[in-house]
Amino acid sequence: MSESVRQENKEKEVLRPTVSPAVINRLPRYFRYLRELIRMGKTRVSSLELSKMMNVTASQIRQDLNCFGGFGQQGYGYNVNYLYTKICEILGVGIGFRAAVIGAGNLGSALVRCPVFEQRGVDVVAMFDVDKTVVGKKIGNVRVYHMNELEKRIKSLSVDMVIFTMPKDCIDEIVARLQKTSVYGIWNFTGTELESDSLVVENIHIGDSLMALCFEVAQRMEQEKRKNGKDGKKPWEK
Amino acid sequence: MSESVRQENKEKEVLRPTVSPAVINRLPRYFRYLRELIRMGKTRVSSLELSKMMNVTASQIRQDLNCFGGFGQQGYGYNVNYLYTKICEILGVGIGFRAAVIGAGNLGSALVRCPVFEQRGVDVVAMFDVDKTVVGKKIGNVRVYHMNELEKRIKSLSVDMVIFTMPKDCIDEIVARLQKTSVYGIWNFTGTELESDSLVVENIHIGDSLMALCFEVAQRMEQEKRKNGKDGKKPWEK
DNA sequence: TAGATTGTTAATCGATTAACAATC
DNA sequence: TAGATTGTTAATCGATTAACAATC
Repeated sequence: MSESVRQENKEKEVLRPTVSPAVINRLPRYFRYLRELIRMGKTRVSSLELSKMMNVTASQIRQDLNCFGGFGQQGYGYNVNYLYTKICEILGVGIGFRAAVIGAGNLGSALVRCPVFEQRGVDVVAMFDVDKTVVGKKIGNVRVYHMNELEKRIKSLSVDMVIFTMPKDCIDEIVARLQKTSVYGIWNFTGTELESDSLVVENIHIGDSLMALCFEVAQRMEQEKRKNGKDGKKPWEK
Repeated sequence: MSESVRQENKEKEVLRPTVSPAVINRLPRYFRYLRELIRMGKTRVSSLELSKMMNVTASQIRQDLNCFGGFGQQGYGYNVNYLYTKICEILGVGIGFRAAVIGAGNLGSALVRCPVFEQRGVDVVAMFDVDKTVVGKKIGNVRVYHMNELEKRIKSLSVDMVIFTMPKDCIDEIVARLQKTSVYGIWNFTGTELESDSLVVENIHIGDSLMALCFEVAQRMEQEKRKNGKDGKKPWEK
């Protein structure tokens, strides 16, 4: 039973206050790959095996997982189901988070139909907009309410997090209103860098990702051009 | 004229082979904030001013920009328009990249209507699918072609990059086909970690971002719970 | 027990920040 | 010229990797 005692001690560390952002951003990847292992019927995995699947070092995997406690066993590795359960706990998958989309335009409407919420254990329970042509309607399975019902509906529907897809200029006002509600987090698609002391914010910058790709593509094109120069020599070799 | 000579020398460094990923990912942010400055009618900005706008250190800004050459002037700062032009050059905004969306399902259809492409200087010139009910139609302004025309249309339309929104199981086959074309880059929305030696890949993992938010929200909830415990003491103070 | 593989410490690497000489 | 602010080097910080003792 010394193992279970050790594991209990370790699990208290789930409460530890500080986990580095780099580790946090990798947690969902572990979630995905563990689900894949389960689908494959694997019951056991070593950090080395997993590292090859995920294209990272085994050291990093052990280091990352140990931020949250000792989930493995020397000489054996990790039990896939147990580890998956722990990762789900850490990520709050079992909590049944409830989300609302603010803004029922193109982006909001596309997002709300997106399988990502179901896949990751989040329920979208409401949408909000000011446009009277959509208020009262359903998009996907989700009812659209008028923005002036925001606080009321957040309360009655127990909303934990909101998704920002409305125009930029409403951000400040809406954040101020949310601070007085039960909402803890914002998933921000408005294309701004939003920061808040009272609320957790995750900013999505899809355009920045596209541009990073453009940069790399432009570089490759340059390289190619140089390689195919008349004498086949790179400029700095001339 | 010593300034222009210096600047010419520096600008050769745009060809330098290695820029760290951290810097690359920040370039689009400079692009955004410079556009904002132009919109505001500012003609001049110091690294300190910009650092306050962007919520980063002035040191980092100077360091980042210097990877590509000396765009500023001691005692003056940076000329907004000049810097913007340079950043656009680096990111290939002027190149007029041409993109095609592979997969005309929900995600592909939503993406193609998305203003992000126009905003960042990318033209979407084609979509591809195997579903005969969409082939031949237009989504947004973009014609959908059958997948068996992939190579042919990529060639005739001079496609530089593709956007993956089709199901995961087609990835390998399509990557193999793309390697024989003019396509340099893949913007990958399939939810997998795609890597390729021959093609530049930018993976988008929207679900991972949502889960990172969930983690932080779960942590906040825990904190709250502890704070509101009967005796107001945190567990480790008991 | 011997072999395997973790948990964890120490070493390395890279990225960020601070400092300041160069110079506009 | 004096003041301002860059470009750049050096110092710090944090994250990754290597190594190995602990232990299943």
